[in-house]
Amino acid sequence: MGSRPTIVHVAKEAGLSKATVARVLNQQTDISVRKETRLRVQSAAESLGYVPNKLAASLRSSRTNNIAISISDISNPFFPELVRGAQDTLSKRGYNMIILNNDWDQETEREQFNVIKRTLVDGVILAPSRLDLDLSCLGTIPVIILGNSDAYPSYDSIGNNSRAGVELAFERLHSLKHRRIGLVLGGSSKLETSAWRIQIYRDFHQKHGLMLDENLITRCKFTVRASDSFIMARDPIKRLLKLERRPTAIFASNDILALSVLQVANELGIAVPNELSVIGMGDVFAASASSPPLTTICKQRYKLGKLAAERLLDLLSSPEIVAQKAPLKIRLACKLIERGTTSIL
Amino acid sequence: MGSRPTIVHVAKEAGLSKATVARVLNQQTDISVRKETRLRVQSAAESLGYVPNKLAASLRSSRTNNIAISISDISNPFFPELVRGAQDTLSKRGYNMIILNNDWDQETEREQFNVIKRTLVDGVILAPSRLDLDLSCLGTIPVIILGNSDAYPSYDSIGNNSRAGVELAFERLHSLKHRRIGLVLGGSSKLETSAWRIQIYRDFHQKHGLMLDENLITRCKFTVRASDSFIMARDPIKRLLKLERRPTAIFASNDILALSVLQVANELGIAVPNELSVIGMGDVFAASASSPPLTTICKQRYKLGKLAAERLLDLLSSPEIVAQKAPLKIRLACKLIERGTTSIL
DNA sequence: GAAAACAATGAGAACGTTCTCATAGGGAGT
DNA sequence: ACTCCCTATGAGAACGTTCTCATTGTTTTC
Repeated sequence: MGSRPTIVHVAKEAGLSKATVARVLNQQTDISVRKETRLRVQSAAESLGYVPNKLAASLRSSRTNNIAISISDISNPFFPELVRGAQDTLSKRGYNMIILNNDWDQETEREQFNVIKRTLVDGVILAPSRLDLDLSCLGTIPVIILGNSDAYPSYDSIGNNSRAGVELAFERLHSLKHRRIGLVLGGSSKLETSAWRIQIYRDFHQKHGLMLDENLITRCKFTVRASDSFIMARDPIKRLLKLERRPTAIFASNDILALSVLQVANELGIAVPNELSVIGMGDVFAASASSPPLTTICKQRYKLGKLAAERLLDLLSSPEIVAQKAPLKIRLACKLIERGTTSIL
Repeated sequence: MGSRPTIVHVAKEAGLSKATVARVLNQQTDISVRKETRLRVQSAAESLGYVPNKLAASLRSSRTNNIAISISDISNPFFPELVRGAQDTLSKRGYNMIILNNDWDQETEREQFNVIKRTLVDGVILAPSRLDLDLSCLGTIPVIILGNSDAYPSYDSIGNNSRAGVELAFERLHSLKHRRIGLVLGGSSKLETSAWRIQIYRDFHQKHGLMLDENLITRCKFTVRASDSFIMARDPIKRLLKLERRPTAIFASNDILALSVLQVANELGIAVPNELSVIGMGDVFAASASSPPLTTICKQRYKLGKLAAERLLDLLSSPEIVAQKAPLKIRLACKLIERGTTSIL
């Protein structure tokens, strides 16, 4: 009884068929309908308070205007802005977004692929929890991969050029005359083997003819919750800063760890940046709010999400054309944001 | 041709009708179906790789298993954890979540209400952008209001007891012998008129027989982007800290502002906590990562989302029962997290 | 002036489920 | 043996759209 009006009600009210009503309401520009008819439909819809049922439309047209984004954890400071970037782009074009958190867990992720298939999204933005995922089960749904790995060669992928970013950090510290540079890494996540960071670290030493001291490489547990990781990093960092020949500078592979360095240094009475320079990576909000504010390698999160969404929209609007080309690989440049934790030695 | 198998394909494969297949696949416990039949259906579904079409199911049953959450901005540090709390609860029960950002903009919010109606969500968790919204357009969709206002008396609402939290901060500073306490407020958001905070500030002074110095009340612009607010707060805070009789303690109405205080103090060479105690509010991640770590009034964000989701699920599973009761009003207690920015005078 | 083209609308199938009601089969009660 | 009931299954409508094709009326073309 109290159920909402459907397109047939509108049709009846306007004295037209539902086909015509649909034509008017979907604003198909290429279809001809008399101006007067158009108005009649519009006023009928208005007066009945008609709201189209998206489910029925999607079922028939097999376009849902939903896209799914699968990430590790929305409460990880890296993701909200990324999500926002994607969402702003998508909602402008009438798409809704469903966020799926996988917590770096493969089981969860697999379950989500099922959700994706059941729920019939038009496209997927995927930050893979690991590098060896089988995406074939997603069938023909367009997928954009987030990240900088080459593990999914046949898919479009968009990420930050983290390699170049890490090099940038080392080079900057070198140009500030630092020769004894600590490396703080977060491990345990399947995705970030951190092997490649160590490789860059080695290459950097070799390139500049520096002696590499393995004691300066510090590994920290890195878990799902940022605040936990922050705490757990304290002990290994404390060890690093208590070495008898402690580093004059530290590069941490993410801002959480870099902030942990800052805090430990503060407690040990080591003045930053005068006695210790620190560079983080990511440029999360907390980085700009520390005292002194953290120098960091900025990953473009908002833009990352935006580009992924734009690419997905392209794929959706013209699947054939885009499919012919080679997969898109975008690596956004990382920038050095020099704030207050770096100074010349 | 390549389209996915439907329930009729499964039925044909199993030599049964789609009704029976549906019975098996929906695990209705109260319905009788022979064990052998059940197995036949399951193996048929398995071998065809059948995935149910949620759209069709939703259309027929008018249950979508989607719920919408309307918030101001997912990239505001307050929200990700809240969303996560809700999401964890909902996904456990098979619900997906659609996040809508309104950017404190009424126009956007109104558009989103349309999205909600079109998309036929089962329920809504709503953090209203203002206190005078007309929610009647959402019809009979169950709605949970987030926040601590009494503006929506007929709806369930769940929020933090911010008033008590603010009092807690003042009382703590008082017990630490501070008598000259600055108040840093973030304005401009329609929701947070901050009038009530000033009232509490006045009441506090009166209660303890303290002289109230209007110069100690500082208003900062507070905008959509946390990082912008952080920067914009610097000038007013600097003025506050440069008063000839500057406060010995500061309470800021959110952590972003409190961190800004920390940073400005650091630049001015004011030692925290020895020369200045600071208490923030919110307990965002950045609060624990500052140096020294910020003492703050903790708002329970994860639990807030969790409770909202649980209540919504209750409403959905037994609408009649719950509807009879008076609207639920939950105010979560705020806790004082004493870290490194407070000390006795 | 008849045929052809076009513009505007209508009729009704289709999408893939759920759900209601009907029906077939078999055992229990009398 | 007849009715009754219960269990297991089937037939088909319904959900509210979109989309294809048909139809009507009007204009253009030769």
